[in-house]
Amino acid sequence: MNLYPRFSAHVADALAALVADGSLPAGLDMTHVAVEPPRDASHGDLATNAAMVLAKAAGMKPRDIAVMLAQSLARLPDVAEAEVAGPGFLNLRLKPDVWRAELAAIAAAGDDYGRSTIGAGKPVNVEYVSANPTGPMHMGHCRGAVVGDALASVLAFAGYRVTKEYYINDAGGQVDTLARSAHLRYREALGETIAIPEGFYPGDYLVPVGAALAAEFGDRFVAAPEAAWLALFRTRTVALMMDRIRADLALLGIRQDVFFSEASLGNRVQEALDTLTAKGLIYEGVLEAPKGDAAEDWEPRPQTLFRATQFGDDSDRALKKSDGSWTYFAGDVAYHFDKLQRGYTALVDLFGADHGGYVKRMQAAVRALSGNSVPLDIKIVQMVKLLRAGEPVKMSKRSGNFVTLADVVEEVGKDVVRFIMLTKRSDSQLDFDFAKVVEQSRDNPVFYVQYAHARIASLGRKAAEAGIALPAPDFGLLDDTDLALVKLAAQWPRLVEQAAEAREPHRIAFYLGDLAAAFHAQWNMGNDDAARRFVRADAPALTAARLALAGAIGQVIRTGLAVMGVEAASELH
RNA sequence: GCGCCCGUAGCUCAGUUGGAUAGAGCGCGGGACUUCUAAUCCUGAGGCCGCAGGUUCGAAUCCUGCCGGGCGCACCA
Repeated sequence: MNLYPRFSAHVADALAALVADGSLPAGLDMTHVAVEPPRDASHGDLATNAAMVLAKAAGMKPRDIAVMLAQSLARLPDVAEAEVAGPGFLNLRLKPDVWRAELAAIAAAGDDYGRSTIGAGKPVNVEYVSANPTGPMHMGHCRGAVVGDALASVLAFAGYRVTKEYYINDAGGQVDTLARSAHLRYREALGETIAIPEGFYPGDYLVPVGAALAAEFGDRFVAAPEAAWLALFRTRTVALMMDRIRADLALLGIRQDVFFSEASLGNRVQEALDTLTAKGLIYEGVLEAPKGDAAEDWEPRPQTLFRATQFGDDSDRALKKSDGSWTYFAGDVAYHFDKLQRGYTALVDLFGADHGGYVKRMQAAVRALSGNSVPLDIKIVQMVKLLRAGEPVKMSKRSGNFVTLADVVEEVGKDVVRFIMLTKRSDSQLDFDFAKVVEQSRDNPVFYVQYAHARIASLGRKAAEAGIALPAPDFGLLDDTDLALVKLAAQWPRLVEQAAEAREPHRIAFYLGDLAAAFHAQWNMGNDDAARRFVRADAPALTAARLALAGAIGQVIRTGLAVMGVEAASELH
């Protein structure tokens, strides 16, 4: 068991013993008792708020409880000191051997250090990207793709059974437009000179699609009426675009498990609606006029509506358009109904910033369909501002002139893109400066972490070059300064669980930055004091121990990067 | 008008789900290269955590109301 859960259990046992011998009243609510590393290292290695949390219900002074708890915990063999501080904190200082043992545990666990079982194998669905299949991936999609993928990865590392999913919006009018645009390119491929009218997709990426269609069908549909080819071209073009998108995602190292087609829903939309109808949540009605600016052409129309307001939404939501066809929302309701039927215990969707207004209705739908038993967590992923040496990169979607994901990955590399996308909370805007992200300096977090790992990787080579014969490492040779690194590394398992529970993969990037900083600091101590160097020709045994220590730190960095989908570099150029 | 997100050092941002004296990078001042790569490190200054109330042992964190910024507001996807 990892360090922190182990001591949580010790604290719980000690409290239970105090209850058993009558020192504390029975029936106390222990749910808010926390055992954490204190912010300030001078307060020791672990702190618990138990005394303060329980004082009121127990009718006792916090410090009195803390003192009893301290006496109990001080008897544990791993505890060097238990001290009551402040308003009633109990600070524990652990014996150095605890950290030596943790270092051994890191080395023994290897890549699996930090892997958690809190997920208990529960099935979780993470839906991300879901870009419309009307063009290649551009930078607008990139952040959601990386954040979603890293989140899925953290959840898997924390013990959930994760399905990575992509919802293909292949059913609306825009896909017809795509098919018509592809038909133009198809004619072009067969030798016609074409003009692309307003409202069609103008991008060059449809040229190879047209060529593929020409190769498959010859001139059969050149002069044919639209009805003869539209459905066929739609299917073929979407399939080709999805190939392209999958290839783009592969450039980022992303491979999703399920690609769910909106068009494939068919009569399942009606089934979802029937389910809601059975719950009395569907009615024919007329919505109130929206209050915003977009109300000019509004007129009251009776529609099929879902009682989203019963589940926290601001308005009931239309499931059918005024012409009787399904709304996009209706399809999405059916899609989420399908996810629920597949038995997930939690759903996560990643939305772009412009879909913020869609969150409540989707959550309302899932609440209604699941009887409030399956949470739908929606993460809003904010925009990325592309910069080049501080200047905004101009792009216009209308002219088809946007920065594609493939271009960016080609320019700066997959690892840089992935790491940078995780250097901020996903719900706030992010600057991506082409110049800065490849800079080799302290203020480039990718470089900084990679550099720490490369330094660690260099130590083994250095020791070999110096001809030092390394005995088996004896961690007893490591002092408190050395062990400070272990304390930080020991927080990795906790961090994994927190990042998974909060669904915030960016925390890993920050943690790795901290860990790298601690290592760089340690490294530089060797400049002032040669005795602190990792490799010391005059002390092979100590060198062996320090190399094992550095190796463990490198191990945690490598594991953390792997969860982020980033490869650790052993050398930098 | 309504809803959602955000407001923390000059700038860009963290903040362990309510804990102790609010942290880091950049920038600014001072310092460390005869080196295990100084691509780094050490150190100093810099804060009414937007404002005002509330909840409690304890609030940057939760609640309410303002102020300021962003996004979204039938029948597009």
